[in-house]
Formats: sequence, C-alpha cells, structure tokens
Amino acid sequence: MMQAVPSYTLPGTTIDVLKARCATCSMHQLCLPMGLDMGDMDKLDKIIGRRRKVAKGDVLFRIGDPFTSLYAIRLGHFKTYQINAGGEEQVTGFQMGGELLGMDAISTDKHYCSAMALEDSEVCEIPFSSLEQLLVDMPTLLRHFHRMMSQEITREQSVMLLLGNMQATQRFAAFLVNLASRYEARGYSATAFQLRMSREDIGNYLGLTIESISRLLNKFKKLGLLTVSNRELQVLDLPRLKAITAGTEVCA
Amino acid sequence: MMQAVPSYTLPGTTIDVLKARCATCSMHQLCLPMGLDMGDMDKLDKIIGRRRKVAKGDVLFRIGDPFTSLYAIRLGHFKTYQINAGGEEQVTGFQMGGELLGMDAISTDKHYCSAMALEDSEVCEIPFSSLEQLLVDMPTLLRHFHRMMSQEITREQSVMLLLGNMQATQRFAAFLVNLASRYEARGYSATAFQLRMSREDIGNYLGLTIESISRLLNKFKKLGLLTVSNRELQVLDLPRLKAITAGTEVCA
DNA sequence: CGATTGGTTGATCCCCATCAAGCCACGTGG
DNA sequence: CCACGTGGCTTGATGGGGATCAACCAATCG
Repeated sequence: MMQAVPSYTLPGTTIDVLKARCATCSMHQLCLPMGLDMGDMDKLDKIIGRRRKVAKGDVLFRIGDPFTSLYAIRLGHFKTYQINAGGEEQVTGFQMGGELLGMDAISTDKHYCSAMALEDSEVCEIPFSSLEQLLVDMPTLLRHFHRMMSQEITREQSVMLLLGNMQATQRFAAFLVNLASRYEARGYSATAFQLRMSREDIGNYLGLTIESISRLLNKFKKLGLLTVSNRELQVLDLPRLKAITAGTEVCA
Repeated sequence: MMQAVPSYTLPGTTIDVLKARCATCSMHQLCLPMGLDMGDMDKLDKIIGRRRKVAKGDVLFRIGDPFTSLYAIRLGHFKTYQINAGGEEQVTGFQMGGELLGMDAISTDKHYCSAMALEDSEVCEIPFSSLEQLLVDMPTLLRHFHRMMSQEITREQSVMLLLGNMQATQRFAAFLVNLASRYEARGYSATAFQLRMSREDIGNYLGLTIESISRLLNKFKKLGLLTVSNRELQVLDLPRLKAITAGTEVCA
C-alpha cells in the first residue's frame, strides 16, 4: 500500500509533514522557533530533515556517532548518558518536549553521550550545517539558539552543585522540584505527574543507588510530602520540598 | 602625567593596545580567533572592549551581575563557583589561558556563577552584542564560537561523570590528568606544573574535603606517581594516572 | 506455571567526612 | 630578637551516610 504522506503510525518513519510544523507544535514557545515570525518559522520548517518517531528504549544517537543533526523533542522523554571506561552508565540528564538534544557534539563532531527514549517519543531532526546557515539570516534564531546552549551549561552547573555538595535527601528533593517546574513551564500540573524514568536511572543521575531512591520516596511519603504508586507521583507539599532543596529545611 | 596609550603596568586599567592584539596573543590558536584570517582577526580585535588586568583574589564577575560581556583569558588562571542557599561555595571549574568565561550567562542575561582570579591575570572583554553581530559576517568565527560553547557542555558532562560515579582516588587522578592535558595543549609541560588553586578549591571542586586531597597527594607520592612540594607538582607516571582515571588500574 | 524485571525493605559494612591536633611559613608588633 | 597570630596544609582517630548484600514482593510475560 502506497502512501502519499508518510504515516504517523509506522514506527521509525517520518511523520505526517502536514501536521508537524513548528507553528502548530505545542512546544514552539520553548523550542528553537521561540519568538520567530511566521516567515522565519517557515524557513526553519524547511530545513528540518524529518520528524521521527523513536520507540521506548530505542537509542536516538550513541556516543561516538558522527554528529550531523541536533534533535528537538516534540513529544516524549529521553535520557542522556555517558559510558565510563568500566562500561557503566552515568545518566547526565532527562529531557522532555521542547528541549534540544546533541549540543555537546558540536565541539568534536561526534556525539559525546547517548540518548535513549524513555517512552515512545517524537523528535525533529535539525541538520546542523543548515541551521548554521539559517542563523546568519535570522538574528532572533541566533539569539535563541545561544540561549538554549547557555541554558544547557547552567543546567549542568546545577547538577554539579547537586552532586558536589548536597546530601541524598536534598538531591532527591531538588530532582523533584526541577521536574515540577519543568512540567509547569509546559502547562502541565506541577504536582501530579508520572516519573518516566526507572528508579535506577534516577539513582544513577543523582549519584545514589536504587535502594536509596526507594528509601527516600518512602521517607517523603511518611513526611506527607508526596504520594507515589509505581511511577505515578503526586506532590503534596511543594513549598516544603523547595525548602529542603534550598537547605532551609533540614529534614531529619 | 598623560599617557597616549594606556599603561600595561597600572593595575585595573586597560593594557597596551599595541601589544595586546589577537594576532600576537599566544592563545589565538585556542581562543575565539582560531582559524581566522588577518582581516577577520582585526575585526574581532576592534570589538574587544578592553583588555583588563585582574589581580589575584579579585572577582571578575559575580553571580547575579548583569551580563554584557564574555571574557577571554589572555594570561593567568580563574576559578568559577556557585553559591548555594546555605552560602557555601561550589567550585564549578578552573579556567586558564585561551578559555572563555561567562557563557552560562547568555541564557538569562545574568551571571550564573562568579569568577575569581587565582593569580594575577589578564582578560579580554568581549561585548556579547557586538560579538553576535560579528558572527553573522564571519562563519568561521560562528563555528568556533559554537564549538567553544559545546566544549563547555562536554567539560561539565565529564565533571558530572566524575562526581556521579567515581571514587575519591579516581576523581583526583582525573583532575590531575585533565590539568596535564590542558597544559600540554598550551605548549607547557604536561608533567611539571604548579597547582594555582588551594587544596580547599580542589576538594570543593571534586566533592571531597581538604583532608582527603592531602591524603590523596600523599598516597600518590608513596605510589611513586608524583612528587609535590606545596603547590609545585611533578607527575612521574602519567600513564598510570591515566589508567587510574580510566578505572583500568584499581589502585589499592 | 516458572522466569524475569523493577521495586522494596532490612542488616551490615566501608569510604570518606568530621573532629581534633599539630606543623610550617609568613607577617606583625613588641 | 622573640611572641604571637594566621593561613594553608598534614596527620591521626572516630563516626555516619549511604553503598552493598541479601531476601522478598508484585507485575508481566512466555
């Protein structure tokens, strides 16, 4: 059966190009096209290679892969991770809709981390050389692209702060508060969401073990800060979680 | 006494603009002007606000300062650090000649960390708005600027790996190997250099205490990996240090 | 059904923080 | 000159936070 327009439902293929435009994408206030007028947005649309589905557990790119494109997340969640010499993973971040993957690869033309979909997801492939050409004609895009790279730098600095001088409880609180604020920025509930990542991924990311994460969830539950069942999470006392994150509240 | 050309020797003032040009700067193969032809390099020279001296212990910018400029290090060393809610420092990096300071501030127009000179240093002030205008006309500069931002991202990812799943010994070895390679890239000895930062700064950066750093130095000394007297350091067995970093060698 | 995957809970242990004392070089003032 | 303080660092003794080990549970799947 032939299809004039690539099907949305066939995994691994491109997505219906009619539906998938920056202007109609719910992420366009956060993503690269932020602040662009319709004309500029169209130009950006034109260079986007393809809009791909990535199934849960599939790897979008792997450490060492040659770098050609950045990927903007339309839908879904990813984790990025490095592999150390011993072959163990270190999760370096969790990404969601509107965020950009692959910026670390620009410096060496090789991907410096791997990116795996935590659920069925969709991304826009942005060939980097085309993007750079576009940047020259679109100051607004240039500006926002730089902001997004800079944001990645500050995000990582926060994680360094977290790993460098926070205790387990504080780390985990910071993690939850961070998720909450990102969901809020996307118009979702800041207090009710599901964890798309396993306890193992969370622990790895926070420099803790899976057992510690389990205990911390339990601790917070007992303190009345949240309820959790499997991966469904409800934050009951966000202000106090924030206080713990800030170190204001010690939390016995 | 009037001076036609700002004196090089007056602290806090601009530096002799005749001597201080990208083309004659020893860092120009690493720094922003990498790969530029003479014409482009001149254009870059023209937008550089001033070349400043920063005395040891002085702060170049502070968290929360409004962002106007990036700073390229001509000479000397800096540390960058964040302050957590409790008022404690977290060192996020050590920077040396040819590296760029302030890229984290682009996203919010405010500095996200503070930068302090570890010794008497010199920087080139690069007004960011001028730089962005220049980028439009100079693809080579655009490319390299993106590479430098990306490099900062990968650098921080490495630190996340370090803080997230390395033991103290491994962290410290990684720190030394990193310094060695950066000095080598600058044409200095990879095996003999002085630590410009205090034990306290090192410990803070690596998520360890000052006592641990002291013990680790001693341990490495006993293992014949290095000699150290005060801040003067001599690496005796770089390959083995690298092996420890990689986790190949366990190091009892 | 058994096997497997992901998570919880308890017992024990160890790495590194913490606490404490002391060393050394330096500056300062009597 | 010494007495004194101070900052940066070293060294030793002790303790704790979280890792590790182990058992168990629940859901899913062939």
